Amino acid sequence: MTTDPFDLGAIPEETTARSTSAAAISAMRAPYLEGLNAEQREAVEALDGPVLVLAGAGTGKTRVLTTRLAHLLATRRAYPSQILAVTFTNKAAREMKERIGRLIGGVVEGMQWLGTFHAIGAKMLRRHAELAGLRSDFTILDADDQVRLMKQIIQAANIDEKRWPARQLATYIDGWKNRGLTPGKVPAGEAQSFANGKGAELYQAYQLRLKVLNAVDFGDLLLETLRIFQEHPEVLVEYQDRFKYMLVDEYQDTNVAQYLWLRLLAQKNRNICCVGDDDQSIYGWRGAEVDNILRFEKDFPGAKVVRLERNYRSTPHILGAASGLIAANEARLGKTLWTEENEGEKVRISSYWDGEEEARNIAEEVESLQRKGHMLHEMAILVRASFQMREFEDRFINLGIPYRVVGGPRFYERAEIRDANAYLRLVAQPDDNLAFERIVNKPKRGLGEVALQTIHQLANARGVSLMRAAREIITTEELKPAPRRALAGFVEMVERWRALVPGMPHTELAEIILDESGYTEMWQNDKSAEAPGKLENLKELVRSMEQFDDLQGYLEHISLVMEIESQDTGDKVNLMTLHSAKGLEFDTVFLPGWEEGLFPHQRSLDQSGVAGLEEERRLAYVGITRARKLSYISFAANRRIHALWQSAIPSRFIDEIPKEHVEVAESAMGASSFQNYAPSRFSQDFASGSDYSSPGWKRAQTMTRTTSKVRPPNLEVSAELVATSDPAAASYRRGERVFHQKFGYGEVTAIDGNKLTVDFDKAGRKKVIDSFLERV
DNA sequence: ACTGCCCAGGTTTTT
DNA sequence: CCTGGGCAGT
Repeated sequence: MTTDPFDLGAIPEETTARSTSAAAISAMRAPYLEGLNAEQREAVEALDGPVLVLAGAGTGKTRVLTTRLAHLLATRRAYPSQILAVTFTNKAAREMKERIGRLIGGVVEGMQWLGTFHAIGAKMLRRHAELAGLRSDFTILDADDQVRLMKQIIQAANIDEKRWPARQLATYIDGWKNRGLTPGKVPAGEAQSFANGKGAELYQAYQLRLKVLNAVDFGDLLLETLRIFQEHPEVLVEYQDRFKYMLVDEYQDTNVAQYLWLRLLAQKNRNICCVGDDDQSIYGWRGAEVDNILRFEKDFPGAKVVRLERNYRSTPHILGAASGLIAANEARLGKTLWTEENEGEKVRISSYWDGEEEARNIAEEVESLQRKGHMLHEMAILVRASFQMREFEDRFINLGIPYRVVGGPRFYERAEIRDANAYLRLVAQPDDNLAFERIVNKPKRGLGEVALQTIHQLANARGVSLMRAAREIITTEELKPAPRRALAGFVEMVERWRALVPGMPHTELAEIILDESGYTEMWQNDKSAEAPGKLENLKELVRSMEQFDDLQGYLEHISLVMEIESQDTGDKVNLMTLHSAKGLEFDTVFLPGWEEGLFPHQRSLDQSGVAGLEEERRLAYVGITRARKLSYISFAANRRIHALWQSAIPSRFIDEIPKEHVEVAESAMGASSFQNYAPSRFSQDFASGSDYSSPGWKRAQTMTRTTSKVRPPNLEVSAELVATSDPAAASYRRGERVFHQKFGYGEVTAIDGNKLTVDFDKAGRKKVIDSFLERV
């Protein structure tokens, strides 16, 4: 091989042509190809050009994906470092890594570009941070930081936060970012919808704040990278050349920003393989565009489409029920799942008087199955909304059935973990203002509103971080003695810990920090019921840090990974939402709460109409297809939602399941009158083949055409913001008369850089900072 | 600066 | 019903 593999300028065709025969040869004796069915094999071997693999539920998607990667590597089409493989979740990325490792050994190590969209975006953004007006050590904010920041922005703009909650602004901004919209690109109508037209303005202000804080949120990891690609063609070309092959998992879940990102990267080599299932797109409300997968062939003319329809998971009845249901959707590419399994049991449908009866019966069925030898961990209860879980938990606790809640509150999102992380962040990165704010007074140190306000004031005036401002302020008398001492103690502590970083294992340091800061003690003294659990979580946190080399590595990890490995492996019934069940499978699946209003959820219908209904239906499809052998659907005539009782009729989805795959268990259910739904306007649009007129497509088009003309990121603006006060301009002379907010009028008697000694008429001699003074 | 009270709002949540 | 957040009182 004469071509330098790392010469990114190498002509792709050359490499391709040369390795074709090698590919054919190794394919013949490649052990990893054995056992694939014809379609799977086709999907694995179609290496060149755009490929869309439509992988139905349980058709061996992950296997195809990993085998394809192995095949690329084994046939030497590309070096590990030349393959871009993106997933949505860390779990999927991890799993892919493991499985490739098992197939072809250590090469995985070289796959630096296998990861989640966000992890890869972060990696790229760190390499080119300056092009986005950031330093490469920028911090990644999580949802909580994001909202806190927006709250500040809203307050600063003098907008009533009661009427316009930060949470809602966050939803808007996330939505815009998902669609690849920078502040200037927000459609006027939508910008109008928040705070009487201040939406885009606040978005802009938020972005400026982020730049000043040297921070990004999740959306920026993609959006900023995308913008760099669009505004700096040389950077884009570098990556286009580097990535000889691209692989995308769960393509149906990509949003517009991700779609544009992928399309730009794939433009040159066109070796992109997207794997997904339009019928399992359930994250539309998070910005996923089913359209992306539906129009793949239009985007990549000449694309090869492979359908994986042979299902290895479920029985024919379960597949029949699921297929019949999903057939009611108009906006789909269409697949017919089949299996060679034995017929098996029909889907059992039961009706109950109320939610409690439903829970009781399901719990009894769980016990009965267990007596017949079924394992608890092979059973799952999948609910639409998490409030439904309570009834089941109550029941299980009552009967002593071990259960596990999957999903739920994330480890890193818990307050105590976020507090602990804020301490660690502040030690690693003293300029992290959000971390500083979070913990200066936690545990209570007597640093309240006033103290914080003063620190803020100086920080803003100087354009420095809160930590720096605090360090300066304690050498003066700006604060009253008590808070001043408290702040001095705090600053000193953080600096002491910081000095320990190089010489001490980071887990040990973490323990010291939690201990010396008084944080652990705070919870020990807390008498509430949650306190012991919180302390336990803190211990778990320190334990989980062991798997990282150092503090830096740990912090980078947690900013991108919101989960923690749970080693909860006992034989327990699984309880989770339908959303978190995607990608999982169980022998037995219980699907309670199939009532109009709950499932399909009323809000989904209200908000998104037919598109919402179709997404709910896909959710139902995901639910049914989780089951290998047994599937139970049920609904209750009465349900207590919040305080009041509501009666409900069976979900229309129940009627949509073909009768031949169903067995009605309890009585009173044939009465459902939900039979026919007129085809919607939306569906007709789609059926008429006007794919290009879909909103997503139009949006995408305007995006690509116009963003290149966008003015560069707000570098100048943020620079201005940082330098609002020019210290030189404020230099005072001895004897000068000055005014201080707190101390009143006085005369300068001594000058030490920024620090002045002033004889105040009323307050006496004080040491203060120049930025708190005004000339008289 | 902390504690208690009142009021609103409650679908899903990969990073 | 139940939780979380904002505000008023000591």
